[in-house]
Amino acid sequence: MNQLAEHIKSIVSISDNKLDLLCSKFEEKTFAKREHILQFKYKAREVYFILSGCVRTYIFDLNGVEHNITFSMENWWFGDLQSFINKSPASFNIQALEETTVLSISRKSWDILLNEVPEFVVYTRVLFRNTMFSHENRILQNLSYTAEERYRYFLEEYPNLSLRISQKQMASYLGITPEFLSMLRRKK
Amino acid sequence: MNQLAEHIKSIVSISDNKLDLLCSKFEEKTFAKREHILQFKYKAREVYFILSGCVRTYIFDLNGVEHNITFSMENWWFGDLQSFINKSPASFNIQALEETTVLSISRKSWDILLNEVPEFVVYTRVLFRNTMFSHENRILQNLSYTAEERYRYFLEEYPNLSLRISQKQMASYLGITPEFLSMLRRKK
DNA sequence: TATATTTCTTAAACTACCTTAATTTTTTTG
DNA sequence: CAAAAAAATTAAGGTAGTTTAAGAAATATA
Repeated sequence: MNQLAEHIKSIVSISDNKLDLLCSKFEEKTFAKREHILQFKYKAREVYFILSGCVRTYIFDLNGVEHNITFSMENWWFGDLQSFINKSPASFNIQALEETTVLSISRKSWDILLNEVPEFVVYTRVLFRNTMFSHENRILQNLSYTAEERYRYFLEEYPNLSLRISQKQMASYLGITPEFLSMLRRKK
Repeated sequence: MNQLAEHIKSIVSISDNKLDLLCSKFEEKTFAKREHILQFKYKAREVYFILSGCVRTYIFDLNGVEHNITFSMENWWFGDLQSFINKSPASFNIQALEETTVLSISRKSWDILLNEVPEFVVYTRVLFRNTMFSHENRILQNLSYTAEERYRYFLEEYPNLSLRISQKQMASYLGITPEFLSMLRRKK
């Protein structure tokens, strides 16, 4: 039984038959370190579940500066859902930070599963909700805390992630410059 | 036909019978200006659709400072979904900024509708998705833009809202002090 | 209508975080 | 394994936004 099946079963109860049908709609793909999985303005034709590796989702602001929106790793979903669902051009870039193996699903298969597997509807509803909640927490944090507090919180909340990504990437997520992050780290 | 029915019909196609069943689960309530609709740490037993008025959703940070997460007005939903769905203590406070009339729905009725009215499942999925997208945009803005840029954007994006709320409330949403907002406004 | 309360403005001193630029360390690639 | 490229560090000077405090304007309440 694969990782995706395990993940689904941890959220909804579902028969093994349906789980097999569900998993058959996914395709395994591997991306090289630094490879782009999605580029800004292209349509997101797939969303992904990570089997191994780590990716970042980022944007360019009006001054051409990159900002990391989120990192994703093993057993997390990622993709530009807005683009995938609305068939609109992507707002995000997504890049592999390590060699990354995923299970991908196309929009067509996604719709089939939503129509034919009620458990998938429940599963994705939970996924969306969790994403929403983590976004709420992030907004709240950006409003409430200083860069240093956000840095300390990041270390606590994502201890393994903070060992895998570069400080440059972490700084971009925290909304500060790498130089300032370096200074914060020296302090203690 | 009421505003909620209109709103639902603008998102999913649904028979008038089902729409009547759906609307029968809601209860109309009115809150006075400044009245609290939900308090931090209490359970959110309802979520709300606004018929008239305006509310703010806010938190206190560790230093006891208030931060507005969002404003809601006519034909918008609000509530602490995290608390409502997970039956956990609320993270948010919600307060009426004007006299506000809402349609409220209890968790029990919510579950009944999800089970009995497939169109309600679709409708709420769209609502959640839109909330998620607007959260993404907010995170992105906080990372990318200066206070002044965020202020200008707010005026453009929510022109009527910016006339209805006080500058103090707007500053709290933008993540700056009222004094600094006042200074930005003088500049032009 | 008067009084109390809250909001808004202004300004000066202060701080968190940025910019630039040079140096060192680490990682990647041929 | 050497050369090149990318990431991390350090430090000096700068700026966006805060703090404090006081007065003016607007709003709420008796």
